[in-house]
Amino acid sequence: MDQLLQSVKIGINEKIYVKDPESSDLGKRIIEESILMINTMGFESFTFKKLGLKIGSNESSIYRYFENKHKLLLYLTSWYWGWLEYQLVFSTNSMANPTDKLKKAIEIVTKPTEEDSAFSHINEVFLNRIVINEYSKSYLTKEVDAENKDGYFAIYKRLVNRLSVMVKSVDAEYAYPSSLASTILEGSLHQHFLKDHFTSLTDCHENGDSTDYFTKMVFNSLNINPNG
Amino acid sequence: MDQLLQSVKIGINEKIYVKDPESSDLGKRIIEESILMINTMGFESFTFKKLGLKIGSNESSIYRYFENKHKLLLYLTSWYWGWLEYQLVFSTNSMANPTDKLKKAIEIVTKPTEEDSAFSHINEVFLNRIVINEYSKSYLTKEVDAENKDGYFAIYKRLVNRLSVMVKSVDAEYAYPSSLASTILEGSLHQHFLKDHFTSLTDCHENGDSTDYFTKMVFNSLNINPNG
DNA sequence: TATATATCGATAGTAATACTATTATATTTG
DNA sequence: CAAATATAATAGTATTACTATCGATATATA
Repeated sequence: MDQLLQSVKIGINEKIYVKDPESSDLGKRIIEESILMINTMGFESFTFKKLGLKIGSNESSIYRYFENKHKLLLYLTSWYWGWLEYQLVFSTNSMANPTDKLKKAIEIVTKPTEEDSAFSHINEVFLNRIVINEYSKSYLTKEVDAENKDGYFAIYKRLVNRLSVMVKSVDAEYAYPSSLASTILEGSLHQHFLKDHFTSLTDCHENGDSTDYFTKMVFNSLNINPNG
Repeated sequence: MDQLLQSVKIGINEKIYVKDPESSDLGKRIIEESILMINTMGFESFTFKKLGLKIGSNESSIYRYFENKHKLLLYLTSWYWGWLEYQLVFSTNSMANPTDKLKKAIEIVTKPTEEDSAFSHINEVFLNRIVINEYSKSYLTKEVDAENKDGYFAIYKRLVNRLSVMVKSVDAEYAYPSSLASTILEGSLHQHFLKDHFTSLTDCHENGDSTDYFTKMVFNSLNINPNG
């Protein structure tokens, strides 16, 4: 994941922002610092006023990029899922065996996040923390249906769908490929959260445990075709 | 679940409320109406001012029962988990066979909620909707560790633990009993949410699908001892 | 019955939030 | 250099999430 990604841009639904933050220096600083701030103070305490103060800019200037902080959260999490999707596709693209492919995919989406130097203004490790702690809040709203219609969750849905397709290609008879795919993604975030705050509710304490847990769950659920 | 529960009270951590809402008529109206309001308008739009207006009482009077709306949410969701726990224990208590017991437990926690006439001021169906849409917000906060220390999530943790124990008694060798238990509870809420808002991300569309999905997931993961 | 006490309602007030609007000043670009 | 664009500065608004105080009323107790 290094040189090759240098020129890749994660494509995000243009309705999410007023002005593309990738198009200016201020925009990039908004993204860079908002990740740090939301990670440290949490989404509730985070405000555009505080962000403006931090980046030496003005509250009203930030509103020219994002309508509100909810949209900014949608942008950040969409970016994260797009980035993860890229890694998933990149890593599994060349694999012929469906079982190996699914195994690799589960590994990609459940393992702890590592920094990616290709996007210098984005700290992927912190962004992953934000997704764990705040992603649910982006869709657990009264506006979810309208925003879904507008395609605000398109990348996430595409990612779940890719996993679902991989499940099906291992076992076309399995009755719950989409549920299993969504359980892996959402469940993985949840297990990481439990590891940090409710230790007694999880057995995933070491790096790799989560991957092992979900890999076994999936393959025990499927009738694996030995011919791949 | 009828006559017998008539005198049962769901015990909730006293630190969650200022004054026990079960101890007065106003308290019960606060609980009753807040469930209806949060269900219809969502937790973000819900305020004590609006609730006061609705129940013909005063904002400041509601503050005499709950410090803030976050605490009220903790109360409501704790009540829900306590209620579910009661049903779980009640229904599985007499069962000797661990497999049957676990199967029953999964059914209880994953099936759609039905009204319980034993608690006349609480609409369990709406409360279940609230848990699906808002529960995550009660722990995805910066205060989670402090509140966890104060026992605010005790009932939920006990419920996960009960499930975990049941998993272990079916297969003592299984490496992830707690993760599996927490996945069932959290995953079940998530699948119900997807059914309503992201249809393409789940295969659970009919009543009972969710139960079947999780039951199969669990028993495929366990080495079932035929001697029970 | 008198009195203490708890309960609730009414009103007022505060700091912060989540914006919107306007104008002024840089900076870029043609 | 002029025009267009981007950003900063300032001000202002409605709402939220409270806190504080006071008076009325109901209830318990002596």
